[in-house]
Amino acid sequence: MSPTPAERRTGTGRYHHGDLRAALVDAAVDLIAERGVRDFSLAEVSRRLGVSVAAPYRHFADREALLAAVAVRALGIFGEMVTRDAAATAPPAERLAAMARDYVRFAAEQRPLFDTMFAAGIDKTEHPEVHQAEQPIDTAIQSCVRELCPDDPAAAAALESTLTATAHGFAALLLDGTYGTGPDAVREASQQAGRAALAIIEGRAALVDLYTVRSYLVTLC
Amino acid sequence: MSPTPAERRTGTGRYHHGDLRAALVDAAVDLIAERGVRDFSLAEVSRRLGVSVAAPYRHFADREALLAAVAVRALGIFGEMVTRDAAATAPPAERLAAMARDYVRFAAEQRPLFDTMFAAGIDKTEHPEVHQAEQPIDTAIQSCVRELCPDDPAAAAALESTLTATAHGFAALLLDGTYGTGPDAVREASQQAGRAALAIIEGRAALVDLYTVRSYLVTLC
DNA sequence: GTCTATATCCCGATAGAC
DNA sequence: GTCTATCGGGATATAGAC
Repeated sequence: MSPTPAERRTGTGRYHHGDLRAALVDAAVDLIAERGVRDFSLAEVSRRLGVSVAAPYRHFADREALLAAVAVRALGIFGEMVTRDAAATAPPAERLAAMARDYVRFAAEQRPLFDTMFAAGIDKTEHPEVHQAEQPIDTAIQSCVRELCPDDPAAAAALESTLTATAHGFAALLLDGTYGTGPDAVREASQQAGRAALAIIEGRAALVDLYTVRSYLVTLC
Repeated sequence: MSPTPAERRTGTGRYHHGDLRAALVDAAVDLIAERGVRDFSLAEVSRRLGVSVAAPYRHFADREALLAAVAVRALGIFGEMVTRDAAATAPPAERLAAMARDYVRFAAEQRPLFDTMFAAGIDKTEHPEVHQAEQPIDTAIQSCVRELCPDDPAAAAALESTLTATAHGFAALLLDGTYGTGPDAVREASQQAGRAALAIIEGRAALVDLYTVRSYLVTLC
């Protein structure tokens, strides 16, 4: 984009980056992909870019801030995948099942990114950008759920959180090794997550208790 | 238990523990409870016990091995809670809902232990004790599920993994801050998890696809 | 404003003395 | 079985070159 090169050497042998911030995020993604979030370090990222260990602190307050930037990028990729399935021309229940399968598959196929989103210990209170980046995914699920519960916002909310929790649970336990390792485990967990979504939709009447239903009916009067 | 004191000083000013291994696990639990798994360190545990940083390596291969021992203890406590509800005299669906609520509540109220079990990055391949310690919980859930699917092992297995994944998902997202913080968020997530269990049980017919059902019927012939 | 150089502190892990 | 000593690495903070 910019006319300045991404990296150039000055006469004194020092390096200058046209956009060190973006380069740091790129390098962080690569490093996390190679070694996992747990072994991610600012020092190693700096080393790979040929800058000093202090340089990143001009662009990110601390290690967690750079991780948050990676999480935002990861959520963008994740959201694109989910949104694609949410826009398909199929019954809402089928679309939700497809999203559940994708959720689990993404966790397995893009584990470093998934870990950065959920297992890196990022405090979303201190990094609202991350929470903000989750919005498109929430919206995609909501639009499907609302087709199933057109007249009951409380039921729609309960259904949404349950579907999300179930997909997330299958993904987390898969990465934890509960279903074993290898492609078979991924396929199995992904299929189960899809069927679980259908089962929850089928039994969704049990998601809202009588008190909630009654208080909703009261608000209608 | 042992007649030797837990700690004694020799004439040379050195310390000896009657059971340093157990003392390390105790101190690790305390430290994790105070600062979280992320800030757990062998050095700090050693300091608190008044031993050198090298001493723990006589009892644990590395930091992760001590964490695994803590995870085993945590799973024992967790399992006791779940087993209590599984043995109650109530319909199986109600017992499973109660276990789901407990699962989420335990995650919130004993977060340090829960994190040690699931968010400490322990490789269960290298630490089979941890996997072994999960057995009682699996068994408790299975005994309830089997009452609901007495004649269909495949359906029982699908129901079990779905219920576990959903409870785990609610717990993980609660700790991630998705439902906010504070006692209200915990109560809300826990109730939702209970209702989700009931909804899954209600819609469980969708958990097993036609192919699976047919192949099961074939084995009966 | 961006980066270098440097210094401090903490951690994990190992080698060898006792 | 525990100690002392030590090595390598990483996080954080500051002073100063450009």
